[in-house]
Amino acid sequence: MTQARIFLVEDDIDTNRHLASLMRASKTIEFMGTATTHHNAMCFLQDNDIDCLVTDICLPDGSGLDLIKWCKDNRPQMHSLVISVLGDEKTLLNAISVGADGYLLKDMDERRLCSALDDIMNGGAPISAFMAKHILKSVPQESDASEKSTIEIDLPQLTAKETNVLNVIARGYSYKEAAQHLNISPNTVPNHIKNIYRKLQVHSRGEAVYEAMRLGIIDKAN
Amino acid sequence: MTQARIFLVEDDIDTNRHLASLMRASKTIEFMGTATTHHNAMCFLQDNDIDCLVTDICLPDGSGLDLIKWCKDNRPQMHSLVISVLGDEKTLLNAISVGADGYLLKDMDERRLCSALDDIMNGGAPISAFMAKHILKSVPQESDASEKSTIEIDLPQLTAKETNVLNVIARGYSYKEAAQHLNISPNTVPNHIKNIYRKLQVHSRGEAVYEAMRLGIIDKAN
DNA sequence: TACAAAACACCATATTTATGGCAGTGCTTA
DNA sequence: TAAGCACTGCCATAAATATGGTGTTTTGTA
Repeated sequence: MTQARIFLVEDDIDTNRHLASLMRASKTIEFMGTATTHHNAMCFLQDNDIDCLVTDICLPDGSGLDLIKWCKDNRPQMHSLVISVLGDEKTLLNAISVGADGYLLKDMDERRLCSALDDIMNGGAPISAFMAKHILKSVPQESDASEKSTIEIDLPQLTAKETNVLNVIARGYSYKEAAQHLNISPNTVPNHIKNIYRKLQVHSRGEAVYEAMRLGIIDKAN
Repeated sequence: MTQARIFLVEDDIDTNRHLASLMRASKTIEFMGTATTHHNAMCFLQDNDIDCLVTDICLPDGSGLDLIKWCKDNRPQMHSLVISVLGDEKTLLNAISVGADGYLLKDMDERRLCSALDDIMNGGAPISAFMAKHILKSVPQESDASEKSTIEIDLPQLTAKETNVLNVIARGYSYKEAAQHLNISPNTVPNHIKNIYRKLQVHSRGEAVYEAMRLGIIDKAN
């Protein structure tokens, strides 16, 4: 069997070095290179053909999930593995829903990484033990295991208006102020908020803003 | 007059290239190099002597403000200039309070950058016009201009308890639930919240969580 | 065109919040 | 020691929120 060609995307220097050295040392891996940014990773992916992308989620100029999405659309034969410090089920489900084949927390060792990559190249879906628990909790009645490996998750996908409302909420606007700012009736604002809460599965402004920032729906610089 | 030795820290690839090329082309600048991470910047700063640090605030592995703070402590003769996309006064005041000599928004051109650097090397404090307005708004009765260029700003500094409360607020806890979780009386919770709101200058949960995440008081991965 | 989704609007109400004031304890520091 | 701050506790209330319901118009798209 030939070596699996792996490309690593990780912006944390220490983690990057650690993983890169693990990969270089592995006999089953042909280490193709590394990037620390979404931009650089895209540049590489567009020009090179690899077998598996190993990427962090939080990159300085974008999301690793977007890289995976791009690969799923443009390199359907490619596999992908997410490495992340974020151990919550929402991040995990996000990763899976964009097509990630595996999700590992950053504190894994060499044996774990290699076996995970082996799993992936053979069609498996390695998940950190810690994360597996979350999956079981979060995907209860998904009984008809289809042939397709993609798990159907409805991500919280907010509409443009809902995002607008969420942003003014984050700025501390009341219903009335938000309505004025968005040029809609004060009676409509709670409507959008209801939908936002339902989609994000939260029940207060604080939680909504927290989740939204975590998920990248709203961020610091707008 | 000799050239000013400048070191650039900027994680956004495009901005980095743009500024680096401006600096390389400038006759008044001796471009010493560039880093995209806090870690790499520190490595360079520890081993090299420069005249001015030009840094972004948001770096993948830390804050550019920490770099400035380190320089103020260890290289007192050095100057520093912040470049940022964040155009709010809190970020600006944070930068100034750690000792930044100037604060420019990222959309400046060559002339602006060079004159800003000239200003700094001559003891000035260049600020984007847009930011200047914020200063005037935010530092009203600072009348006795001392010889020292450091401006005294009291950053929002939350106590441990307040941070705890803020975190549970972000998770959507009500007063009662928060009290239970923190083992205090439900009557005490609003107390902390009052203080949090005062310190962050906000008036709702949504705004509080937003500000706290922006300021790095609470973040995704805890 | 017809259906689904989004956006809009309104009403009602139990719950929660935001915010004021008042006060005791304990620790740190000038 | 006195001042200051963190933390605690309690009371009160106007305001805002969270959440249910019902219904119309607009918009995108199968």
